[in-house]
Amino acid sequence: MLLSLMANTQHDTLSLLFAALADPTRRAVIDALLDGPKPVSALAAPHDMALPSFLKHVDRLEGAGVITTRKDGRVRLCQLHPEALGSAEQWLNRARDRWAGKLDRLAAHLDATAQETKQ
Amino acid sequence: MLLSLMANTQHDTLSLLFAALADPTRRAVIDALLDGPKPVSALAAPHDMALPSFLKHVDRLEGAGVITTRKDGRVRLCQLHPEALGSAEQWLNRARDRWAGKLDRLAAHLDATAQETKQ
DNA sequence: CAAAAACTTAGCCATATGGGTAACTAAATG
DNA sequence: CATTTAGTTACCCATATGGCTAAGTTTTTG
Repeated sequence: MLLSLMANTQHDTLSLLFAALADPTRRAVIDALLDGPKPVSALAAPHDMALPSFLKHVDRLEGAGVITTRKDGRVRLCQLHPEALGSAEQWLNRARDRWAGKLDRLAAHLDATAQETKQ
Repeated sequence: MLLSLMANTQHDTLSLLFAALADPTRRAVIDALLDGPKPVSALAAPHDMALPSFLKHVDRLEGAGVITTRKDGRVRLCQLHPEALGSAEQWLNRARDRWAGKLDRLAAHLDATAQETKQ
């Protein structure tokens, strides 16, 4: 362990996805793309920020698989891929289910205990 | 704009929440807490990592409102608050709904166009 | 073909993040 | 009461992140 082979910065898909969502600018971009594909400049317009800075956000969204981009002449068109959000939803749903299950088991247990107490 | 008043590191709730979820260790902690409250050390055990490092993750989860902690003697008990995950779910659901709506409108449009073509 | 438009590349900067050690405090325990 | 146990505090370190400017490149356009 003398050398840390640590190339560690959340490279798994879910982490990339949640990280992509953890920024208002990027969420706004996703929001904007829900209406359909748009060029980078159109997306950037509302975001008082230099283009290169904005581009990094686009790259992150692309890196997380949330969008793809293709070049059409000098314009780079961004297209949303909402399916990519699915793994985040799934993770949250599974958590919710497990929690509900826990509460159910708790209720069942309390029920059973109440029964025993009666007898 | 000479001075950047930029105290900017995603301080909004949603960003804090998504950021909290963007790390495997923290997601594992949430997972572990779905069974019920646990002390820090119990949570840390599976995570080959020094305690102080692990504590930072706990702090982040607490900062995002995902868990609360209380001290019981020398032990710090961590408790999950799954409701806190709701805003993330809501954001994703709203995105999904808007996307579905878009597809519906597209279908309607194609339908209408087909009708016109027939006449 | 000159100029504008739409990125791109390259580099800089401050702060945040994820990890670590060392040393300390406070509560249980033998 | 001496020792463990369970955190906690106070740093340090490398890399990532989010922003910037300056200087390209490649298409359009006038």
